[in-house]
Amino acid sequence: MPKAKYDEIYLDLKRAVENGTYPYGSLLPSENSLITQYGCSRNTIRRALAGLGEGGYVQPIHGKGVRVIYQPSERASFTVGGIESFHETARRNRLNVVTKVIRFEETVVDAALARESGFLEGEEVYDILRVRYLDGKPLILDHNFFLKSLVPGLTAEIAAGSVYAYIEKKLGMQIVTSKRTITVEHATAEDGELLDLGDYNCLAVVSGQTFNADGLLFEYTQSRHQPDYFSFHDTASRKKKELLT
Amino acid sequence: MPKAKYDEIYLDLKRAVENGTYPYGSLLPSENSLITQYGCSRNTIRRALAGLGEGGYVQPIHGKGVRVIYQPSERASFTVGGIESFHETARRNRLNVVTKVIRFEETVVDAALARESGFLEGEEVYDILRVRYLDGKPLILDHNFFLKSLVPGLTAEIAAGSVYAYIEKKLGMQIVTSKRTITVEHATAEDGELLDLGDYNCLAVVSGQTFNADGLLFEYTQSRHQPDYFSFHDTASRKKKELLT
DNA sequence: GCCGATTTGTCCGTATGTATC
DNA sequence: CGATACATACGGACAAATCGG
Repeated sequence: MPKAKYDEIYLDLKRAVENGTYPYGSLLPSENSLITQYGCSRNTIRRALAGLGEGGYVQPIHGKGVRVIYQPSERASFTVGGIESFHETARRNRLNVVTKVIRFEETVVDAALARESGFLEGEEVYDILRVRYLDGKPLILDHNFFLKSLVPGLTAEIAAGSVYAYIEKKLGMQIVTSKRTITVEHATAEDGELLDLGDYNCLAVVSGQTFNADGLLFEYTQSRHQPDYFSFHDTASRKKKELLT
Repeated sequence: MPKAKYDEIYLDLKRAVENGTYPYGSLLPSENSLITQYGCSRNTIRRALAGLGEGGYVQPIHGKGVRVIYQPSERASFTVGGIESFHETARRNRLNVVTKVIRFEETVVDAALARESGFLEGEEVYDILRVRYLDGKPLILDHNFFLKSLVPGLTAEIAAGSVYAYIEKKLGMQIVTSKRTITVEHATAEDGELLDLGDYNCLAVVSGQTFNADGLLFEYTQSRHQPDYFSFHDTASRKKKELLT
């Protein structure tokens, strides 16, 4: 539920772009038009437009207008973009999901994990290993570390459902920033035992940190994906800055 | 050369965060402090801070301050984040680079390529296949399609160097928005012949479109990376919006 | 090539709301 | 409760790029 005016305008324009009201290659109405349409200030319009730009929907052209660069074919596929939980992603793709908890332990961050995760050595964490089944096939191996001080009361039962739902609904903690690194790695023996890799000898690995509304790191996760069910989308834009060499 | 005030402030703060002046976990000076420090308006400061937030350097906390969530270890590795050309990336990682042009043709977009690339069927394009050698090893297979109408005069010689440098310096066209999708695919026979894949039977594939300053699509590229030399970083933040299920 | 209208880009000042402490 | 800090919104001003006459 967006309460901010710029967010409502953003969602409205986004919908209009997605449903083809403003087709690919066309220009949006000028900022002045939008100001009168929505009855707000220029800053508010510009903020909404900035959101569309970040999402790869439009690109502003100085002195000319704001061009739509969104092509409707861009849906489909199993996406891991933005911040969303595994269950959100699965639901969006209409997949039947089962989670099996392989390991659920409480442990202490050692030097190696500290370097990898960003946690401090000696902090107490939950160490959870889970396999995700999509439509019956074991396709994702999730290895999560949650900080006990920020995510207290975790159990194996919760881990079998949605930890994020527990964090946001039960603990009332908001998930705000997520940093991820994507790599491709050799499949380990463990990967081969737990996942249905087919004839792949490697998989897509998403490693990432998650920060709450206080800007505190509370999770480090490594997610290992069977390649067929992995796809990641990204949009980047370059300001003026430096030229190429 | 940043001429915008908010960009200078952004770069200044970014440097300060990177070199530890504002360490991980600490709060930046308040917006009011920064206003007096830099002698500018609140909007300008907020714009600079927004840039830091997008880049994953900081996270604002309502009523409290702006927390630094950048950890210095985050450089390293061969990154493909942001918009930068292959040569930029290689130079940043201090790698010796050689490009070998396998194929350089002029062709016309057919139905299949149109669906995949976003070009219109019938448009004329350059079809370029290149192998990138890093420190002597063939590690990346680039398949580019450049629109002839927007990138005229390409030659195999230019393709052996930096096409982007040609585009920006010679043609004076600016590269602005880039959309990419990352997947992991089985290695093809061609991959095996042209690249040094070791015992990997798959590779990281980056497919993407590039738009110029007019918001026009001028390039579609598929870049196939030997896994050892591929890593992609991303930072995402969630506004308020919807809760998780 | 110039001029003027339109459009986006930058910047400033101010006011009010809301969260934290 | 008051002080501080970030969030939203409005208004105005001028610069810079585009385009048509």
